[in-house]
Amino acid sequence: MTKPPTRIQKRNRAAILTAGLDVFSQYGFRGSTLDQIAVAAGLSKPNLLYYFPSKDAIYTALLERLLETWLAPLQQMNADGDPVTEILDYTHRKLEMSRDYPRESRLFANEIVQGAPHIADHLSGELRVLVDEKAAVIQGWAKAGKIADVDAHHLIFSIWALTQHYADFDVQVRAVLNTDDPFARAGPFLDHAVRSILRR
Amino acid sequence: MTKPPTRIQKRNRAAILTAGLDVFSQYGFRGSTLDQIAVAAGLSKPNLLYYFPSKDAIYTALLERLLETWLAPLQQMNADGDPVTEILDYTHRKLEMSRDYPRESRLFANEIVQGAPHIADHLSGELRVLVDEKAAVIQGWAKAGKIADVDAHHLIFSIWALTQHYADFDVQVRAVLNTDDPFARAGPFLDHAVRSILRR
DNA sequence: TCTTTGTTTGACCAACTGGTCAAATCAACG
DNA sequence: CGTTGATTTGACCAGTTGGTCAAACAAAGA
Repeated sequence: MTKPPTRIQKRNRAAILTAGLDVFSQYGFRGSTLDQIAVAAGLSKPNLLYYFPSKDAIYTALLERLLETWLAPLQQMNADGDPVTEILDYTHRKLEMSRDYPRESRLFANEIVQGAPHIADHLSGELRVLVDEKAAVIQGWAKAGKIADVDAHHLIFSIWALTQHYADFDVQVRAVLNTDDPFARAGPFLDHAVRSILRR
Repeated sequence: MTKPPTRIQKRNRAAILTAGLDVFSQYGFRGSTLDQIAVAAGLSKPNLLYYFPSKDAIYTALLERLLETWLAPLQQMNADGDPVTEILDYTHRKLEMSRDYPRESRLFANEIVQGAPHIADHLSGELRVLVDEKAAVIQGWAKAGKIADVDAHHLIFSIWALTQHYADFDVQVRAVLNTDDPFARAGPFLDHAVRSILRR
């Protein structure tokens, strides 16, 4: 039987995960060091390793905890709702996540661009199952003529691409736009874009 | 006066850049080692540093050489052509680059996700100038009623996002689709998507 | 051929890396 | 208070890192 975490354990584990998110999302797994994370968490390196057995453990703990958060918006998509509304709402939720959780987005981006060595199983497992399920729903809407006859999988990819771009390529977007709030115009644009794609 | 490169210099410099592209695009700058690159190039590590003064020099040489290739498709967009055709052709060229040069795409993705520390100047310089120029052209088309009244900058971003997604997130796309050629269906889908967005 | 210039390498270095460990310190509870 | 278990740390380690350097080796022209 495992003992319940103490007050200090809760606080420090949380601090480490927050620090890990900061560092890993900026430098990727191999580019990040335990020292960086320790400093960001306000702990010594050996103390870090008292709470997590290894660098890898911090990283995978982060990734797996985030995977739920990441899949939630798609899970909310309701087969019984109005097709266009459901897909647009999903798009908005994803864009909100890019705005409110850019570090999480970049953590995944880093991981996947580099070949997803730590979460390959999750991609062809949980993720694939969920996407297939929702793609079937969308395909149903398309066959019923409620939206344009688009490839549902690629529609989902396109929503990912369009929304996550604003978090993952934030530096580029800001460099080109010279705006302090790129999301202001992104929202209406994406609304128009997705609406257009779905229009029969 | 600088001397012209010898035959051996040409061969080895090219080998190093190819090897660097392989390694850097997979692991990012900090995640890559000179040993990895040396092995991939078929040279010893000191020999590598005979041709390039540092790891950083190899990386930035790669990035700057690639920047031209990367901007070329957008430069080709012709203000005097048919708006829809020009934008669709641009989309196709970008998707082709994702298919034919995925390592280059991932190299940039890695760099930009991690905050573009090596090419920040290029982003707010050359890139921004080019994008502003082409955005003005697109804005002109929109004002003239030749395409839908979309935000030109975000239209360009969306084309980047949609096309580069297939190179940068290749692992994820393949894991979900279970296809050996994700680009087969991506082409028609993107055609429909961009065409829809532009439709008045 | 000899010489000059270009090329390659083994040995080496200091800094940094993830990780260990015993000892010191602290918190909580009876 | 005293004791027990949780927490923290300094010192340390072996492996890796980017980079140096002198010496060995090849190429090419005179």
